[in-house]
Amino acid sequence: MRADARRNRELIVTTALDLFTESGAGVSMEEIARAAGLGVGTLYRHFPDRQALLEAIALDALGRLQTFTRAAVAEDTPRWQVLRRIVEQCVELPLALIKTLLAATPANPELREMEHDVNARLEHLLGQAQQEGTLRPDIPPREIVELLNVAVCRPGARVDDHLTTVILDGLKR
Amino acid sequence: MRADARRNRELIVTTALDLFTESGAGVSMEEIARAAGLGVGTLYRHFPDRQALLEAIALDALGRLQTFTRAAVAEDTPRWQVLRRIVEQCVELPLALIKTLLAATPANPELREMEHDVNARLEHLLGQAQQEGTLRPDIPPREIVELLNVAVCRPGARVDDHLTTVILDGLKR
Amino acid sequence: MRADARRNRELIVTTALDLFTESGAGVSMEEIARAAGLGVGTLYRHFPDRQALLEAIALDALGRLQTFTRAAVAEDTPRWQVLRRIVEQCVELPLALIKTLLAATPANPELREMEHDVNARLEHLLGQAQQEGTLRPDIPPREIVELLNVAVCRPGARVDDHLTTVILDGLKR
Amino acid sequence: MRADARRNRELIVTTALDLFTESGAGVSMEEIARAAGLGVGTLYRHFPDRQALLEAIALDALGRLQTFTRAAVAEDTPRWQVLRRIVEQCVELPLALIKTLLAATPANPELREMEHDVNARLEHLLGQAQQEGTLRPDIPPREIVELLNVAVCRPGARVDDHLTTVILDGLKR
DNA sequence: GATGAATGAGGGTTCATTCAT
DNA sequence: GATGAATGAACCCTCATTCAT
Repeated sequence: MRADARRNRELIVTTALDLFTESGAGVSMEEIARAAGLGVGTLYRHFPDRQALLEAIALDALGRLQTFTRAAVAEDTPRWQVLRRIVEQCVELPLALIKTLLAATPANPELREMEHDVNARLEHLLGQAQQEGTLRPDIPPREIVELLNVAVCRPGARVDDHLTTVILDGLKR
Repeated sequence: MRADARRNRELIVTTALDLFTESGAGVSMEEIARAAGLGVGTLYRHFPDRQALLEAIALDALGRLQTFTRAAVAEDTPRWQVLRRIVEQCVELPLALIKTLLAATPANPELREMEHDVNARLEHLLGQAQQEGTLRPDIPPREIVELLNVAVCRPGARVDDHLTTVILDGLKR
Repeated sequence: MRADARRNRELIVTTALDLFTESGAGVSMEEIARAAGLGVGTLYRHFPDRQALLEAIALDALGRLQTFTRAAVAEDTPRWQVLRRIVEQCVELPLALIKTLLAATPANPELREMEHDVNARLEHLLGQAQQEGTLRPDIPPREIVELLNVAVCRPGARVDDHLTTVILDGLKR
Repeated sequence: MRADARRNRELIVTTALDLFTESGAGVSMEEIARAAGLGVGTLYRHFPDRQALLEAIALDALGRLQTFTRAAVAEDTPRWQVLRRIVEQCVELPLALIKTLLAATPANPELREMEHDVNARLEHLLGQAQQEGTLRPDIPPREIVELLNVAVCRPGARVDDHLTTVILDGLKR
């Protein structure tokens, strides 16, 4: 039963993430439940209200970003290469949705903490890349993060598509 | 009376555009009417439904983009300079909202037509810039448009902020 | 149109008062609307939420109590007679429901004010009756009010039914 | 195991009675179960539905009233004294809740039977008190019961508070 | 037997849209 | 033409009840 419940919880998060990715974050609780093959009541047993569901989804998706960011920056390879790797992996994530969800959950401290952690690590990485001499040094890391965000927050983005190429070219030294 | 009606129509579009810019495209018809100092009935006299209002707003905003794009590309100045001028002017527009509205009105042929016109002119301009030798030639104009879109569709974007600078630097030859 | 709206507002209050009197204060907004021959939306146009409706009903009913209490105490007749008159008129009112509604609207200052006004006038009246020598003097007016409340807050209470008689007899001097 | 079940049953009734007394009869089945340290399922094993639980609680509380009423009327002391004793004991009971529960279970014959039994015994007692000459004889016992009900069904009632005093004074001979 | 997860009808509320004035 | 009242579908959420474990 515990197993079933956990499976359902994950089913809900996954289903909701998919629906949100497809149709925007406006999808109704009813629709999510139906798509998951569950009753609304079950949704509400797992998540006390819509906000909680949004937070859970954000947590899940942002968690994956955090995980591979941590792994990547911990590697012992040139910083520029790490940067590319992260960009590569980012495009696998529904980053635009994540941003929307983060904007919709301003009061969740855990999310704020994760956001900050990811940003801090990225900025640290970018600082190292600037010292390494591979990254344009005249822009503060914080803004480069925003810039990369823009590069990566598009449907169908890829590391080697033109847009990302231009941005990376504009950053490379 | 005809004049009154036209004035009301414009008042509605302007008011709605402002409200949408401030508070997102979720503002209710009632709120729009109230903010315009009118009754909902009047709003519906001018626009048969919400969709029609969205289209009118999109038309209005996209129209301004189209107007100054046409003017800019018609000028007899170096293409790169024209490009910068357009970017400068774009950031004055609620471009993010325009994109949202365009995505929400996929069935309106007039909007499609304007979108296409603006894009075509921009692409033509970019092609000329590439021939002129001031614009990186290895990316198809169509994608450069998308790239500029990204540069410009941020709250508080400016031609000379870091992000736009990097992108323009990445494009300049 | 203003007339229609006012009529509907009153229709809603009346209908709700009736339904509440019949079936308790748990009747749903939908039921009230249906019983009034209106859509739910109309209810909500007149009363922003259920609480507001409850307050309006309480205001209406308590208002009638206040009106005749004021009139009665202003009369130039023996205080005991005034007291009986008030009791007589009270039993016409859905007092039990009023009490419930007052308990359910603790935050409404207007209701608190009316409640206080009515109680103050009654207590003043009772004080005069005690000085007049017709009312048992060893109980504070405040508690006699409560006592009369009890006498009168029953379905089908009458001034001359046994219960009220006993209470009045117990109070008479 | 049978003992466990009986203990659980009683635990539920007691807990529910407490919760209802504190927070009104609107407490949810889930809350009751949780407060009893049980799962809802267990609650439903003992009581097929909410109604059945209400009836069980009413039975329990009314049972205690019946028990001490029977004991009191069987005593060989002056009837007026018995009457006072009963009133004294009544105020220990959640009488207001009992009335609510009785009103909510109109179809339960056992409850009707107990109600009738208690009333009959009280009325008999009151008849004897009238013959004894200590109780006002001009009101039918049935109505005096109702009157005492009113005296006693208040939060914080006591035999010697003003309200009860007035009522008893009004009844004493 | 006990548990608590799942269910879905029902309640409060909002809002695009219609229509009487 | 303008107004704003009326409408009802749709949304979020709760809770009595059922049922798999």
